[in-house]
Amino acid sequence: MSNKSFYITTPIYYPSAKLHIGHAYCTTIADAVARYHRLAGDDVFFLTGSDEHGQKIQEKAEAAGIKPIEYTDKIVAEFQNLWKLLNISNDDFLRTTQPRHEKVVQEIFRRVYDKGDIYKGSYKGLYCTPCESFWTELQLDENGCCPDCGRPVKEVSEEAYFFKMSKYADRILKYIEENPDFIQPVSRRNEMINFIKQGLEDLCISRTSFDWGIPVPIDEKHVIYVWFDALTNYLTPIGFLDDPEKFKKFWPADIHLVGKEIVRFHSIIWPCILMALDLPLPKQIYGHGWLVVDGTKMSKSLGNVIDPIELIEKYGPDAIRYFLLREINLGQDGNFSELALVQRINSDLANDLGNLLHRTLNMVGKFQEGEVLAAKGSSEIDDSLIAEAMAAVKAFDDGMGTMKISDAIKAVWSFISRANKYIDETAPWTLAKDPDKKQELANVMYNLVEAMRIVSVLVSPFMPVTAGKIWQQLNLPEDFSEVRLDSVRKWGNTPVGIHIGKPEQLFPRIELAKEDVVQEPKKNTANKKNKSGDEADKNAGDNLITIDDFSKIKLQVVEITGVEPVPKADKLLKLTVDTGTEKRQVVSGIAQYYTADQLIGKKVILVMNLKPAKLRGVESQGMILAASKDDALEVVTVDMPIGSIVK
RNA sequence: CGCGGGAUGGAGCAGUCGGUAGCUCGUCGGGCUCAUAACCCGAAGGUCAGAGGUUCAAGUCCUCUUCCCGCAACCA
Repeated sequence: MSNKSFYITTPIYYPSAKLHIGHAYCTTIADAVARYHRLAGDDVFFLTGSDEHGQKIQEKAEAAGIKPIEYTDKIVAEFQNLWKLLNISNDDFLRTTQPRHEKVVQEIFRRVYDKGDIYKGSYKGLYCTPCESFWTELQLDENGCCPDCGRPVKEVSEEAYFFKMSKYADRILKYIEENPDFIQPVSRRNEMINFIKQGLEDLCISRTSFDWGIPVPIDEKHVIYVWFDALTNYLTPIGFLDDPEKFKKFWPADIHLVGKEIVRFHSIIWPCILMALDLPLPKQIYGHGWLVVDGTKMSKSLGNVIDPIELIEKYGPDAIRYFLLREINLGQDGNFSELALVQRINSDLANDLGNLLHRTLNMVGKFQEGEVLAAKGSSEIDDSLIAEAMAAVKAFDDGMGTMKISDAIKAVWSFISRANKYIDETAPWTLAKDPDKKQELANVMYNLVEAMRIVSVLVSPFMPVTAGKIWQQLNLPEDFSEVRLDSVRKWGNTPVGIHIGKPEQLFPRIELAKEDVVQEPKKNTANKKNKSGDEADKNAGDNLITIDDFSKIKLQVVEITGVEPVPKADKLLKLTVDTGTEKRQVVSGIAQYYTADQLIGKKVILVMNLKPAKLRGVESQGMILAASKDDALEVVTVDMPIGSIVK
């Protein structure tokens, strides 16, 4: 019997730097989907890897004084380490530098060449080295620089091989139009259609300007440029050259999961190459969105690039996976914030799931000496719990099958919520006091354990470690790795008579340290209402404070003696102030209004007894007063001796 | 007219084929005591950015306007 096959890929990441949370996001999605399909009983092949050639790597390696392969070895090892920490279940890891891949690339080049779809020409173009992109004059920005990165381009003319992509423009356009699911989400699909309608040019597929790449088989001076090298990675591990049976099984791929910026390559260039090879096209290209951090884009200059390894060390892989899969809507950009992460851990994982398991096990232990007794008969409440379990399995199935991962998770959690409510409705602690209600109690306990068994299975694509822990604490006999989704499509597969394991907290609540709560950004509300002054007056009546309230605030004149910028923050300044008796450090959001020189020596008013807070990691011991209106701001200065009390 | 994304209760978001505006968190009130200050119930809070149009009916479709965000290489 041969099962349904399912082939999913992530992009192969470029090892010019460490991976950040965005890469982890993409790979986690693919992993959850792969795990789901395995759970459903499909034969799954899940591929990720690294794209190691190119000028940028060559330059980086040279700068580091090592060979390119030594350079990528090191970084790729870090990739693999990250995937291990995140429990990524990829079936293979392809490096484009592997001999098996070089053979494939050269063979593909040869086949397309023999077909007459590759010709030698010369490329005169404007090239942006960091982007590895050629541009036409029209495409450049107003300064004549790279439209992607804004840096200068240089004119390059070199002999190069070209792939006749233009030949396939009509076919790919037709294909996209006839297969609405081919590119997801739809917004990306529309973009692609527009792009093709502007016409496709032939694609330059070789380089002579660097040599870190796979040689063109018919011309050793040339090295194969990214497209034929990188995109073809999807063919290598599934036996394109060496295992026709395997290849037949897994090609075409079910999903190429990619970031939104490379949807174009995957939905236009890649299909054209496949057409030239007379191979079927992948079933779906899914372009996921990007993560922004606390509302702003990740960027080195802002210093907010998030290292997934640090997060995993701090919160564990499952919590990170859960957050990424649950909080962010696939296909759209999503916001990552550590505060939101902690809140999700506390509410969803600790309070709802963890506590449900804990109270369930605790009651089985307390009321029935840890034994799961047979359920006999069922009440209306029981039936409703069971119905919801079955509904959750179905919704989970539907969601995962259509890449609506967040919806699938929500379905599981609404069942978890139902189970918590079930405990409340049945009040087992009351049943336990009444010897006549023993059977009723046994029913409730059985149903709860069964509910947890189902939850364990449903949660496994998202949180494999946690799922295993739940299974283990329930002490279910079956080997968890053998469990399939079918075992959960019917209520009542928990064997009677098992003795539950030791209850342990799945996710301890995380108490927020005060400095972590710093607080959420900033939406520009200033311009919404210009009559804010009126409103303030109007509201004043409702918010009157007493003189006692006011006297709690200690205000004092201090002198600014030092000013430093706060790293990674463009609005903050770190001020050192002299209060007359001590020096204090105050962080103030006035960097856009004052320079250091303007501030030093100024006597300002400081709120002395404000609870210290960390802003951008820098402790602030107080707050200086400033007046602001619209875009203007001025600190309040006085001409009184340092230490004067303001009231 | 550079490209693209967006604007929905305090926050973060969902909203399919137009048909009673939803979810999570937070807040307030109540309940329960098996449990991780948890869990359960209830309530308050929105003229869906604005204007116009199509329609029996618009958050949803059309036109225009305003504002925000990314296109700064860590690019998935």
